[in-house]
Amino acid sequence: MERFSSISMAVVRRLPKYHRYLSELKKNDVKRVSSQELSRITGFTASQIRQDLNCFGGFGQQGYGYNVDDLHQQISKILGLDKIYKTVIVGAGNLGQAIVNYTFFEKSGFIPQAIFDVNPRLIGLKINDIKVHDVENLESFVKDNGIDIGIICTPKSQCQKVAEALAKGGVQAIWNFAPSDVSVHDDIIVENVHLSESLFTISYLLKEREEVSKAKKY
Amino acid sequence: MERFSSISMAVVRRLPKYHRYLSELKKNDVKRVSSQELSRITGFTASQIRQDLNCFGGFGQQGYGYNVDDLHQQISKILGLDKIYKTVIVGAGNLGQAIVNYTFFEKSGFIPQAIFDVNPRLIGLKINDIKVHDVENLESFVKDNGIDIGIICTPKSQCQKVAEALAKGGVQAIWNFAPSDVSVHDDIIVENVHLSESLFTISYLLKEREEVSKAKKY
DNA sequence: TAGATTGTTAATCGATTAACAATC
DNA sequence: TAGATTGTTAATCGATTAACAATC
Repeated sequence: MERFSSISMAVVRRLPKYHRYLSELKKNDVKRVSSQELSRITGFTASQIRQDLNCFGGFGQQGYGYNVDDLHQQISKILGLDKIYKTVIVGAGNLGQAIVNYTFFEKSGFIPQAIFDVNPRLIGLKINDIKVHDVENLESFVKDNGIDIGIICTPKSQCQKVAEALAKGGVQAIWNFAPSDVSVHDDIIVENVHLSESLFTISYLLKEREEVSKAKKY
Repeated sequence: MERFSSISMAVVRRLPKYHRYLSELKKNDVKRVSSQELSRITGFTASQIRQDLNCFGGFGQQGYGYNVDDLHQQISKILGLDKIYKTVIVGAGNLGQAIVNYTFFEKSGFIPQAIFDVNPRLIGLKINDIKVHDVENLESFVKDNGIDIGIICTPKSQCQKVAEALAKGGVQAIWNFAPSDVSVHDDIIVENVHLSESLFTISYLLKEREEVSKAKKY
C-alpha cells in the first residue's frame, strides 16, 4: 500500500480515537472542549492534539477551545465516515458472525452485502438478515455488486486465496483477521488484525514485569 | 500501565511478528536466515531487525546469520511463551466463542478456565469443553483459581464493571475487545483491541486515496 | 584466506513536546 | 480589557537507518 499523503500513519491512527472520545462527549451533552481537557481524557498531550488537528485545519477558536459537535463532524468527514461502503464477509464462523452481528459498523456506513463460506450447510442461510453464499462465487459477486471492502475471517490456510479472489473482483481494501499476512497488488489497502500479536504483547509485558519485580527484591 | 524496562513498545510490538515469521520458516524447514532475508520477508530493514534482536542478546553469528530454530526459541522465551497463563473469557457471544474456539491461543499457553455470561440460557453449557458460568461469580472464580488474564468480550455497557471485577479478583492483565477503554489500577496490564479504529483507518485511507487520484486528474 | 554477515556506534530522520504570539 | 486557549514555530527526544569494524 503506497501512500502519497503527507499525513503520517501515527496521526491517522489517532483520528479514530479522537472520534470515539468526541462521540462520548457528544453523548454526554458536552458542548465545548479544550485541548487540555481532551488531553486528560485521551492521554495524549494537549500539544499533540492541537498538532494533529491542525494537520487538517483550524477547527478551534482561541480562548474558547473546540466545539464538540463541530469537531466530531469534521473528524467523521476526515475519516470518510460520511460515506457508504459495501462490504462482504468471507468466513461464516464465530468471528465472521461476530462482525456481521456488530451493528455499529453498519451504523458507521459499512454495509455487509453478503457472507461467503465453503460449508454447504451454511450456504443459503441468513445471518442478521445477510445471506451466506458459496465462496466459489466470491469474485463474481464482488465484481457485480461493486464491493468496496472484503473482510477475511477464514482460517489461515484459505486467506491468501480469498484475498486474491477479492482483489480480482476489484475491492479497494481488505480487512484481514486470518493469522497470516496476505499479499495483493500494492494499490489495495490491506489492514491486518493479528490478534495473537496483541496477546503475545500482553505475555511479554507480564514476563517483563515479573522480572522487574524480582529484580527489585534484591 | 507503568513500565520500567528500557525496551521501547515499538520494539516489543515487533517481537510477535518476528515470532510468527520464524514459525513459518521453521515449518518450511529453513535452518538459517540472515537479517537481509528476514528483511525481505518482514518488510522491516535488516538494520532494524539486528537492532531489535540485540536488545535481548547476540543471537546471530557473523558470516552465518541466525539459526532459525534457536532464534525462534529465544523469541518465544522473550515473549514468555514458555509459560502457562490461565484465562477467563467474559461474554459468550460470537466473539467470546471465536476466542474460546481458536485453539492456537491454547497451544501457545493461554488456557481458558471458564467463560462467563449473564444469559441464564447459556450458563451451564460448554463451549469447546469450557463451562459457561454466571458472571455474578466472576470475581470469586478469578480469586479462587488464580486467573492471570481476563478477556472481555462483552458489550460496551458492561466492560468497565467486568474490568473492575477482574481487577478485584486479582488478574494481572486484561485483554479488552469491548469498544471502549477500561480503566483499572495502574499495575494491571490492559491491552485494548478496538476493531472500529482499525476499520476507520481503512476508511481514512480509502478517502485519502480517492482525493489523491482526483488531484492527479487535473 | 576471502566472503559473508553480525553487533554496535554514529548519523539521520521523524515524531513529540515546549513555547509563545495571535486572537477570541 | 483580561483571561483563556488556539495555531504554529522551534527545540527536543526517540526511533530508524547507515556504516563499518569485528569475526565467524
